[in-house]
Amino acid sequence: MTRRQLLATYHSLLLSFGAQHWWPADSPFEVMVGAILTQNTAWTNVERAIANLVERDKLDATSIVRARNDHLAGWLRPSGYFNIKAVRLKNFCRWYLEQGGFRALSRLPTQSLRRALLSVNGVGHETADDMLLYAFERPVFVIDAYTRRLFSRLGFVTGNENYDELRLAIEAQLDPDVALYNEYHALIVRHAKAHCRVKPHCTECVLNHLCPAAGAPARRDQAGIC
DNA sequence: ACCCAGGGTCATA
DNA sequence: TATGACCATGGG
Repeated sequence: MTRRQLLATYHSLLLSFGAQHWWPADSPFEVMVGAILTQNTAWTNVERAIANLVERDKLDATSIVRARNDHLAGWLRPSGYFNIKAVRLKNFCRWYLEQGGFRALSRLPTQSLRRALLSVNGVGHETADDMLLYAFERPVFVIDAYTRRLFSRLGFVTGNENYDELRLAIEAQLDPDVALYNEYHALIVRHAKAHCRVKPHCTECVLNHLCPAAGAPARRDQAGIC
């Protein structure tokens, strides 16, 4: 995987889809809430859950910690896994307040902050990195299922790398540029949405000029990406 | 009726 | 370390 391949892919995506302006939220705290709620969940469902919190004026750590679990779960219902997410969100908010909130956490260097976030039950690698990049604006390249699949199908990696192996391999090729990482991850997600099962054809993929599998029969095992 | 979505934890081998 | 079960709503 070379710097050139990564930049060529990025520029093709940016040219095709334009800037995505992530993360869609009004505050860093809302980014973090969204990062937990969007775990294996469509973003439209997360929006409903967040709207429920806003509607009841509960989109803050103190209100969430004080809320009854069954009430919180009810507000989170549209985002799926609502019982587990109620516990996770509350865990996170309790920890967040104990740490002194956003300002206090912002003083930590990136690696320390990453370890701290990962220590919270319910916050895994991708959720932590979403928070690091989109809430704390640290140059961390977020890896999700799309990223692994895309770079694997483009022949950049084998696909067997674990989370940090893949993340570090990418970061090693790019400048630690928050704006670049922000847009790159958002564009990978945007690209995946363009290849839902309605249009599973490699012929429509905007990355075909970079794809070794271009022209091969369309894949139907998952959302089609060449 | 089926597949999937901007994952993570826990138990098991 | 590597799988598998589990969590659950909503759209295509």
